[in-house]
Parts: sequence; C-alpha cells; structure tokens
Amino acid sequence: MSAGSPPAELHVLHVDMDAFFAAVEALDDPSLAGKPLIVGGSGARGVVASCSYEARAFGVRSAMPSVQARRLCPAAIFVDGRHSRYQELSTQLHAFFADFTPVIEPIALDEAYLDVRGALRLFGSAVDIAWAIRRRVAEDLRLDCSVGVARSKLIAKLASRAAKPRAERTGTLPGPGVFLVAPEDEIPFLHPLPASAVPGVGPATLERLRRYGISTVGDLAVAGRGSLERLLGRSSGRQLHDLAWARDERPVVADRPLKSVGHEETFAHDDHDLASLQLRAVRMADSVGRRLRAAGVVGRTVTVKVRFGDFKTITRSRTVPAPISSGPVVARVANSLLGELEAEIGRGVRLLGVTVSSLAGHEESQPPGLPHEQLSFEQQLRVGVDETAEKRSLVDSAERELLDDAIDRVRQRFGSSAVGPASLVDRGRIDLKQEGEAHWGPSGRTS
DNA sequence: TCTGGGGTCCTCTCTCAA
DNA sequence: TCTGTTGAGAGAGGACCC
Repeated sequence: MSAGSPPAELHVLHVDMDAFFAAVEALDDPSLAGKPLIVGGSGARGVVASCSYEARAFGVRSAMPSVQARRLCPAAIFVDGRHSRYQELSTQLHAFFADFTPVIEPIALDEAYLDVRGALRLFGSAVDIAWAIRRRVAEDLRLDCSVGVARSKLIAKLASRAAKPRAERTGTLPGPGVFLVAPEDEIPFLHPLPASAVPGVGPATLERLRRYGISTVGDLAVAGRGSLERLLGRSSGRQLHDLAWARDERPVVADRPLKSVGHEETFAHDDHDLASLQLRAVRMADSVGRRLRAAGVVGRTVTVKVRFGDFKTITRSRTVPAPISSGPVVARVANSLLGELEAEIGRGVRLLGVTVSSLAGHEESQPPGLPHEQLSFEQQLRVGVDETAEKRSLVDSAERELLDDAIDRVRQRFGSSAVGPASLVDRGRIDLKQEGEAHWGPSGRTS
C-alpha cells in the first residue's frame, strides 16, 4: 500500500462491512460484544446468516446449518436478527458513499462497489477515499468495514477480503482495513489464491476443476481458454479465464434494474396438503404483490418453487399475457401451477416459493389492447381459474389498481396485518413468516 | 448429517413461426 | 404441401452470490 500518488487507474473500491449483522447486534446490546454470537435461524432447519469473529474461531461460517454451528460452538449466543435495523444502517452507509461518488453499485446490505474516478480531484487518491470511508463508518456508525482498492471489481473484491480481520483460536487478528493492489501486483496477488476465490466458482465448479487438477487461480490461468470453455461452457469458461488473468472490464453500475421479486419459505414441518399450501401461496403472493407495487413494477411470469422433504426442488412457471402486480392475481396463477403438482405434493413439501419475473416499469408495461391485469376470459381459463373466481376477477383493471392502492395505504397507516386476503382470515394455523421476523429459516417454535 | 431467503445468470430443451 | 433450418421465447433446472 502506498500513501503517495498511486496511478489514476486505481478507481474501484469494494467496501464490505465486517461481520455486519453480528456487529450490529453487539452495537445495540453491548453485553454481546466480544462473545461468540450467531445471527440466524435457531430452529432445526435454520442457518447462520452472520457470526462474530469469536464464533468464527470455532469454525462457524455463514450459511452453515445452525445445528452444525451449535455443535461446533455450544457456547454461542443465537440471535434471530432484525432485518429492518440492518436496512436502516445500510441506508446510512450508502449515504456516506454518496458523499464521495454517485457511482455506487450496491451488492448487499453490507457491501458495495464504488467508482471514485470523479472524486479523485476533490478527495485525493482512491486510497485516501477508502480510509475516509472507513473513518466515517467507525465514527458515525461505530462499526468496522474493510475496503479493497484496485482498477477492477474482481481485484477490489479480493483486496477487501485481504483487508479483513482473521479469526484465530487464540483471538481475532486485526486486518489492515484498507488493501490496495496496484496493477503491476495483480498477477502475483491473484495466482496463488485458491480457484474458489474467483466469483462464480462455487462447490460444483470447484469439484469439476479439481478433477482436472486445477486448484489455484494460477492453474486456471494456464489451463487455457478452450479447455475451460469445454469444461464449464462457453460463457463461464471464457469469463473464468479472463478473470484468472485479471482481465475484468465489468463497470461499476449504479441503479441496476430489478429482475424479479419473490418470497419463499421453509416450513418447520413438511406440508402434505395442497389446500394448506395454496393458502400459504396466497399470503406469499400478497407479499410479492405489495413489493412489486412499492417498486413501481409489474411482471408477466409467475414461478412457483417446491422443495420436497428429500430436498429435490422443482419449479413451474407460467407467463401471462398481461402484466400483473396484484396479490390475488399472482396467487391465482401460482395456485393453478400448484394444483398441477397435486400428485407429488403428497410426498411432503418443505419449502414453497412464489416469484414474479419478466418485470417492467408500470408505465412501459402496457401492451396495446391489453390493459394491466385485465385478463380475458380465455386467458383466465388458461391460468386455471374457475368460473366463480373468474366472476370475482371481473373487477376491471382500474378498480383493481384502486383497490390495491387503498390496501397499500391502509397498511402504511395501520400496519401490514390491518388488511389481508379474505382466504387467510381465521387461518392462524398457517405458520407463515410474519413481517419483520427472522429470514433464516423457521424458528423452531412454530407448530 | 444438514442444508435459509432473495436474488442473478447460464444452459439445455422444446415449441412455434418464418 | 412437405421438409429442413434458424431464431426467438418460454420453461425447467442448476450454480452461484451475499
């Protein structure tokens, strides 16, 4: 690292909060500080969303089943997690970024890429900006972050990882906080790393590469583009080979458009009943519809995802002629798709998901002659609604939109449970996740 | 020894129309 | 009218990321 005048091509920052969710919990409850802390689902089917460095010292990692985490670290304190609180701090974090550059690509609540080219004259070098962000986060949020500085997203991301603290059995070793990789150092920095360090190399790809004797990024680089394309497909092979040689032209993109909105849940116990699953789908569709409208988008493809007790997962999707964003309309399509799976549902379903994709902005989504959500009788038959439902849905699109708008406003004022789908009235037994509840698996206290 | 939730992207297959 | 080709779009599944 250098505090001198690094080359101007160093303009990409990757900012990553350290153990974000766990750090926030310790911030809000100082009695948790310095202890092995796990944020995630504590039930039998829960997973670890985030954990403190003290828990990492025992081998606990994100995405690990909670049962396994508890075995590794019996003394760990489990916390359910508060998504809205993390969101609130994330908003502040992104506001800090915006003080330095408008070119921010959010990756997650706790992570973003920044292109600081336009800020160099005002704030100094990219490294100066990295330190300034780190100071600001520490002073104003009382949290730690690590920042990677490089000329590309790939290297900046790997650099931020190198900047992080390390969990050791004997204690947490502080990291440098900011890590710079100059262009001439990229290959020596990159090639000794394990192949799994490259984004896009997960367990399945790693295993395939291992069979060909490829274990480091350096091995990937010398493997040759053709070999990687044959092994992993043209697109992935080419991209991996480029990345292995530090060729990464991907720009930092602010405001990436939303591609899909979905809601899925793993149940505490497998569900064998179609009617019960359809009720769950109604509530999920309601939540999806609400989020679609909040985002100002409509979609045309509805997908249901079903994971059976043996973890086999299938999806069924249908594209409807007119764009939709209303919960009941999404639910009708989803439940029709679920109905087609009736024979398999008896095996027991552990997860159900409803997703809407093929999104477009509300205004640009109106195909000529097909108003928003006004499906014709034939179209309704195609999506599988019975005659009664068809009559109910003859509310025209304008009325539907007015109704959705009114519902959204009631919920804004009186809370999300103030109004909901009639089919869910008096259905307390449906143990669906509630708004604001943990997002990392059933809590184990549900029936 | 169990595997969340919200996403994106890629590949393959099938169908349909030109 | 039939056959072959090609490209687009839909649907399904899988891998990956945080």
